[in-house]
Amino acid sequence: MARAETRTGTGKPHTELARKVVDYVRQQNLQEGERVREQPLADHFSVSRTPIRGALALLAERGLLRYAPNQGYSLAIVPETMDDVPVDLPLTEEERLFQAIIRDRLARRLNDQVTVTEIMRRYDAARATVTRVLVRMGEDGLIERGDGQSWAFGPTLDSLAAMEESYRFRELIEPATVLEPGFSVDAELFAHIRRSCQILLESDVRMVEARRLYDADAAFHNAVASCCGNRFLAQAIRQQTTLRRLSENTGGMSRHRLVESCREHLAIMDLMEEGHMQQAAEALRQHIIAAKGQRPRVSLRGIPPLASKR
Amino acid sequence: MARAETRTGTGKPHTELARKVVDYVRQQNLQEGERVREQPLADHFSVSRTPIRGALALLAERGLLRYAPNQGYSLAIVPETMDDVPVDLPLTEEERLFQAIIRDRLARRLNDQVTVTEIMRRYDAARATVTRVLVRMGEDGLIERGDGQSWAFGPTLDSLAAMEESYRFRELIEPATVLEPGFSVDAELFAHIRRSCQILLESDVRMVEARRLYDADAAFHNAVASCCGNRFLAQAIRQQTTLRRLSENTGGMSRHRLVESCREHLAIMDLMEEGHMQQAAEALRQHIIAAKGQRPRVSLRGIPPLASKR
DNA sequence: GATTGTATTTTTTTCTAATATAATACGTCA
DNA sequence: TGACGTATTATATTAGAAAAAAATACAATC
Repeated sequence: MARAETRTGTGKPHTELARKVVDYVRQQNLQEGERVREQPLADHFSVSRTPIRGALALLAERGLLRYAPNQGYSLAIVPETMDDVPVDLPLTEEERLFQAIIRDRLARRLNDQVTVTEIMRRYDAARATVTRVLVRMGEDGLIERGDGQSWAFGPTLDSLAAMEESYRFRELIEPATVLEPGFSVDAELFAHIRRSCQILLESDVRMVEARRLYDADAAFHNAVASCCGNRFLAQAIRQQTTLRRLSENTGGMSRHRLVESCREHLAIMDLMEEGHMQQAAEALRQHIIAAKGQRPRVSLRGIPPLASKR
Repeated sequence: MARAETRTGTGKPHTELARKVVDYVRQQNLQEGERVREQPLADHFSVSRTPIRGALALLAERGLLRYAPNQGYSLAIVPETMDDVPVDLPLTEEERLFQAIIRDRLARRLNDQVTVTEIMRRYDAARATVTRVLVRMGEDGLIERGDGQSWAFGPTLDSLAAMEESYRFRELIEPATVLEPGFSVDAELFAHIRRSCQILLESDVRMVEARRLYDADAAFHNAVASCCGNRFLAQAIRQQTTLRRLSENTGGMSRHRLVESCREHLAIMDLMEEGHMQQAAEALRQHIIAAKGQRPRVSLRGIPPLASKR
């Protein structure tokens, strides 16, 4: 049979980095006109200046940054407008495939086990791209390489029932984090989170991009994870956060709930900073339970399971 | 500069599978002369018969199996002798590299960030092998691909201090497993574990291969994980077990403690099967705490930190 | 009728050179 | 002097053909 080894993967490698740069710059709360220096960015992403320059050039093209010869880049727009521009950054081929696979798996359109070639054909992607995506999914614990030439989806994306278990798991570990002996508040980090929370609360909920609301939530939970002295607890929490980001693309939280969340985040951070750990832990537990209760229960009935292959 | 792209990776691909087959056959408690069929093995590993035949042929060469034309393979030796033979199976190049990297990282002979080429040169391995190993480590959460061309070690292998945190993490999640609503004992699985425990207890401790003792321990903890209804809890526990296997190669448990462990495993399984979940959970907690206490505290003093690169 | 043996097809891996990307070093401008 | 600009070097990725391995199909044997 003929080969379908086409489509050479990524659409400009700097795109990915550019997206990260935008996030980073946003966090810095720069004002219009302020300079964006190369080396600090390079350091932050542990990367050389070369790819950073690529990313910055891309952002300048998009009108986010202004460029002056021998002076480098500076912020061209007011930070508030930022939300609109970065969406123009095209998804890399890799990202596209990643999301497509997750979507199809959640909808039961993909079997428990898949092969690289199968994916290649189904999504018309290059072999290398597919491999890369599967490997990345492996890192996130979504899929595992089987013994032969098959890759087996982990339980994670099996069903929305998994969500229930995810919440139970978090209910167990997140409050425990706060009570760990090594737990200590990272004031600077908390200040950041606080600021984004407040910005969100001040703006009109219906105008805010859904992703931004979600990011704020994720940032909070990851921040708590970072503060705990136990790296395994932290890692487990982060994994859950990532997972949530992936699956809630499908049927997300209600905006109202996410805003409510922000308020709770602020309250919990207050408790932590005042040293009331026991209370903070309990509040965190309630926070997670509340999220579970509010989660819209999307049914998968109606989506036919994929006919088994053999 | 000249290239060092030599050493073409794996030494016979069936070796890995052969090892697994040995483990599987051992679990089956076959007697000398009993037939070892191909298709069931293939099904168990979700693989076609082709690689299974390769593995079996290898084991026949090693004298573990007997081969008769048109009748296939059968067990050639008494199960007790099995421990001695499989060690002859050479490690794949990949395995060798995997362990070498872990060893060196634990001993602080590798920086936080490494590049593929760096590893290639240091260990005289082929580029493809290195990539494969790093990817595998990524799946186990040991390393992450950085933004540029560097790979960054996660906190996991940072130090033996991580072990402390690992125990705390397990102390938190393993007992919780037992109390999950979905928890239900897998009788068949437990029977297996029981059997291996008893075999170990009956034999002379000093004669048993260290790895076998460790495997028994791992099997127990993984079994408990499988019985709980929560896949994330289960996944977290398994990850810890894997991690333990990797790092305790360096400074393992005392044999005495591992044997003691076996007794506790049996007791805990009793409690579970009798439905005394609360007690089982507590016993499990104590079991983990005991292990923590007994762990030999190997110091890393004396091993010089690697001079920083730049 | 279930298992093993063998042939065929499909898929994955390996190898090589070429190309693309990233790191580094050093020069130049405010 | 600290930032950006540019050239050079090192490293990683790609692509396409050959080789290896695995999956599949079916024949042969007990």
